[in-house]
Amino acid sequence: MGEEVKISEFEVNGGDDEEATAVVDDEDDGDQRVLEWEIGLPNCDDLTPLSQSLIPPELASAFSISPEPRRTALDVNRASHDTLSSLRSSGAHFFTNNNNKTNNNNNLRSLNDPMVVEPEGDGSGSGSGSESKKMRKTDVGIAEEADSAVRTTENSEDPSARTLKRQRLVWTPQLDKRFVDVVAHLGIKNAVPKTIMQLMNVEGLTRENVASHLQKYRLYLKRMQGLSNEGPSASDQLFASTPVPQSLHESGSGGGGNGLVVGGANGNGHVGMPIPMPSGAPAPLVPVAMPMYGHMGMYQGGYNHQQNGYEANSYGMQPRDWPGGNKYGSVASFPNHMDPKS
DNA sequence: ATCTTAATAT
DNA sequence: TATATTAAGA
Repeated sequence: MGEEVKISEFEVNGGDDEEATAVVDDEDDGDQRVLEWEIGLPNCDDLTPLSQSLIPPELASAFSISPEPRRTALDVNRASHDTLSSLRSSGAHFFTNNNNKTNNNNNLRSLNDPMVVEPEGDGSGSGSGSESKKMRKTDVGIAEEADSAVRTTENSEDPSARTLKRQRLVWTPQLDKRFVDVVAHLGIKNAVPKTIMQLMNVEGLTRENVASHLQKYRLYLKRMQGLSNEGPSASDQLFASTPVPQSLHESGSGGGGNGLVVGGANGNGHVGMPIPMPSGAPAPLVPVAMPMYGHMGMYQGGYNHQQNGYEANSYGMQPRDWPGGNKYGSVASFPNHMDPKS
């Protein structure tokens, strides 16, 4: 007990987006546990529904075959677990952030939109009892989510509980890619935590999560700029002017009605839209995968995300379209509208 | 009100 | 190490 497996949507080829995988790790008394849910596993919808008999009724009756027992979520889960094992030995990836220097990359891609990041339902806590998270939708037109996907296990805690303490979110390459894509598409100017969070449309993601990551990400970009051409090993080709379609311009509020729906996270239908990408712009897309912002080292060698047609290779992100210069060190001067004063 | 940054905590 | 949390300034 204790192992929870989650399944995500799986598309054999149709997806233009990819990913899924999130890890939540628990850490309260010092012990750490890592839960991972696999990606790329067929979803019940894609596979023959286990809830249905594989044998046509007529046939069944003709041969006096007794109907199979109902499949419960647990069964499904178990079944997927098996599949998992297969995939594992098959080469599907897995990560843990331990001393795993040598990383791999995989080509298996799938899944579409609504990613889910779940908090561990554990309440061992001292104090702290009030936490209100308010989901407010701004003009971005984000679809409302509510379903927290199936958490199948013996544990049945209401996922809707926003009162739970979220565990450390692990920015998996998939999640990160999502993040990067969104940031790229927003343009540095609009890439602020709230918006990013909304566009990412990842359930469970908080503004804090994004803010924190963003901070690190910027740090990383800055570092990259500094090294733009020098390096011990020589592998800096990080130059690629990414026009970043700044078609996303909202004046703070009051717009209303743009076509920026990332996808319906509502438990159904497949939302199949990677990123908002307004207008059929060339989509400079900033695919890419970098060694997680820390330092070069995590995914050394670089793994490639290969999206449906986008080669994820040259890093295509250059913070160079700042409104007034390019320097972040102390509040990039904004066009100045909202007065910082009260 | 939210963002940004640095410092610090887990 | 990665991520969270907080404080202070804008």
